[in-house]
Amino acid sequence: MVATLEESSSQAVKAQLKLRELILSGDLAAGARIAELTLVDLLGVSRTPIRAALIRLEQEGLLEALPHGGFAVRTFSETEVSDAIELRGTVEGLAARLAAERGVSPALMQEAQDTLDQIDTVLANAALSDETFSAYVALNQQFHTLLGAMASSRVLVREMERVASQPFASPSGFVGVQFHSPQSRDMLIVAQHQHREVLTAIALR
Amino acid sequence: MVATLEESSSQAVKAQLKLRELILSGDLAAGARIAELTLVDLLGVSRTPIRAALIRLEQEGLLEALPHGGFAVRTFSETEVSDAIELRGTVEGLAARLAAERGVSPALMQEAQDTLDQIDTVLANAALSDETFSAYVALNQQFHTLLGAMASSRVLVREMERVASQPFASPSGFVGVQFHSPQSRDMLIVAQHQHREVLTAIALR
DNA sequence: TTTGGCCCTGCTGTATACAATGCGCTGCAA
DNA sequence: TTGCAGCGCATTGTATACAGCAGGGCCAAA
Repeated sequence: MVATLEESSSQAVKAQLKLRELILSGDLAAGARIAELTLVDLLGVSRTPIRAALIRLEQEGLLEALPHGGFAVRTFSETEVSDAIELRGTVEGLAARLAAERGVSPALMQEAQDTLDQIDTVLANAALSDETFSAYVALNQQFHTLLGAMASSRVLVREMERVASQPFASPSGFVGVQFHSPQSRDMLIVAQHQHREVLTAIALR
Repeated sequence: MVATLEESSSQAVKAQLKLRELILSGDLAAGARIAELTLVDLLGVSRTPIRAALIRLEQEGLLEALPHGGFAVRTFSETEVSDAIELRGTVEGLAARLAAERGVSPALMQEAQDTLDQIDTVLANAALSDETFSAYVALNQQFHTLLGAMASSRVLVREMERVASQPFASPSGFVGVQFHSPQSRDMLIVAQHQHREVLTAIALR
């Protein structure tokens, strides 16, 4: 895994990270109710930080609160996934517009360009292996972070993080979407194309 | 007050509602750190549901987590407020587009039209009193809810709620913006104009 | 055999006790 | 007078104990 789980952090944050990992990796079945005591055994911390993590993940949209208490792993219909992708694109677009209006330092622009170049390299592969896909995810996230920095807006950064955390980018594929399939690669290429356009638009203001 | 604080609900939800009220009304100074024990006295519940409420409000964006523990009422610079407004408009725009693409039942369209008509009536007053402003806020919220319903997208509804909960619509005015001033009324009229355009666009698809 | 009711178990929500950490204050010394 | 060191307080983070409720299973009666 990428993040090697900071030792110094609080139990609640550790629990949140581990839980998110469990959800996104599919180790927790989608739609299944989550018993807190199970997580006590799984994560080795008491219920209190676990509850904090559950609440945060519910607000993030990875879990949903059940009517009579407790949480379940949220399931996503295809239209919901599609909506989330549209939403991400839209928020990104706003960030780009703000960045364009406010101007971006050349260093930041260069960094973004480099990131996109690296993504191009990754996507040059015909088939996406697990490693290349992971690399793509990391680079993509980096680009989004840069976009937030370019917009220089805490509000937008927050929102982009939230929107991007919706689990449609999960390699395990929640709703039957095969992320290793050629179609998904095409989708990524389209997204990359849009990124290029966004960046040039920012450069031209 | 509008919501008369359901007796039946959980302590955590009650605490969240009361806390939000305290923040938005300005009873808790912006930027001030919030001690949990203070809230125990204020709200009459133990720390556990209070902590849950604090976490949720932090995710909502009304509070910010302090580096070494605890929370503070979040402050907003003018650009942040402006960004939040832009963001809300953008997300609304996406909802409108989705609604247009997917089609909207005539009943829903009519309801939205009625809501906008009522807002027009409210804004017809030259100066905005507290009551008319409250009425505007309520109607505006109703319109947004309808917009979410028209988009028929849980994802968008969630996001619109989140974005709208950012405290730039607070009557008490956080960052020196005078919401009773003629300028703010002009802003509202502009927003209303955009709402009209959005709705006709949906009607025309 | 089926159905109704009761009990029991497991879970969440809440409260509280305990631990650890950061901050401020006070007092002493240079 | 000023700077530093040490300590005490306050506050958060964590663990655990307790209560209430919902759901399921089992037994008995029709």
